Amino acid sequence: MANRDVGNLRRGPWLDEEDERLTTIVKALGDKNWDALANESGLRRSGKSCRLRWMNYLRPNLKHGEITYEEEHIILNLHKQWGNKWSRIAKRLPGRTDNEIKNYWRSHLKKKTEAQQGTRNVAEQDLSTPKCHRSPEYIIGENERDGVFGTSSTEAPEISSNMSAFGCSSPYERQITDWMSSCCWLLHDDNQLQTYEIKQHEDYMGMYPCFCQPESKPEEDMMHNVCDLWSPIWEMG
DNA sequence: AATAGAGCCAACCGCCACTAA
DNA sequence: GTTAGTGGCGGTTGGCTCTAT
Repeated sequence: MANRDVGNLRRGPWLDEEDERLTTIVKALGDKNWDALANESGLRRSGKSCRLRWMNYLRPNLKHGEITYEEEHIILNLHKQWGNKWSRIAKRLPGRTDNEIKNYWRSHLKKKTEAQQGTRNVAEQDLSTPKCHRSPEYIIGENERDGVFGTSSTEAPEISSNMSAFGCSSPYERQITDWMSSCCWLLHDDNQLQTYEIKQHEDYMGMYPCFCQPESKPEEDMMHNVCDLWSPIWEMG
């Protein structure tokens, strides 16, 4: 415990002067040992408060703008897999803080997903069953699978009961298609149901999803957006 | 123009895990 | 093994802003 008069500590919104002082002291001493840093700074703030201010507002390379469409879909996807693991989700969104994502979820996405949950079953009944395209390119080794999904039960996503609807047999394909079905559901937002296929991509463990009709070729920029959206999942493990 | 309610977000709180002594 | 100090995380709160009436 730092030897400070807790009752004398300032609380509430930070002033510009305090921000400047904190920034200066962090640049000088580094962003460790926050209690000592708070003492050294002369700020009447707790180390914890200093750390929070730095992490959520002052830290370099933070994004302060609106959450983008792609970021929103990453949040939706990862929250579906991990639940309220905000810091973990934030690690997949460079420049965003766990607090920001948490607030965004509560104010923008929670109601939306709850509403979608109610209509999901109805919408899924209207989805034409996508084909699971098989080719030698989809055959990957055990190590590669582990690299994508992880091998522990905590890392692996739930396997849904509707896997047979996709005509896939291997566990790897089942997991892929299960995630894909989740993504299809997310796309219901603008009332444009889309099917998908899985294609080879050298940057993403040999595979990536395409939001397109299975037999059509997606636009190049669409492919990039999809890769960005799914990159956190490819990096899991 | 005034007011109430809703929404948003920065900041705080309490708990837990980790580490060093 | 125990304890104190610290950092990190998720939940909650309070105040400000916006919108509808």
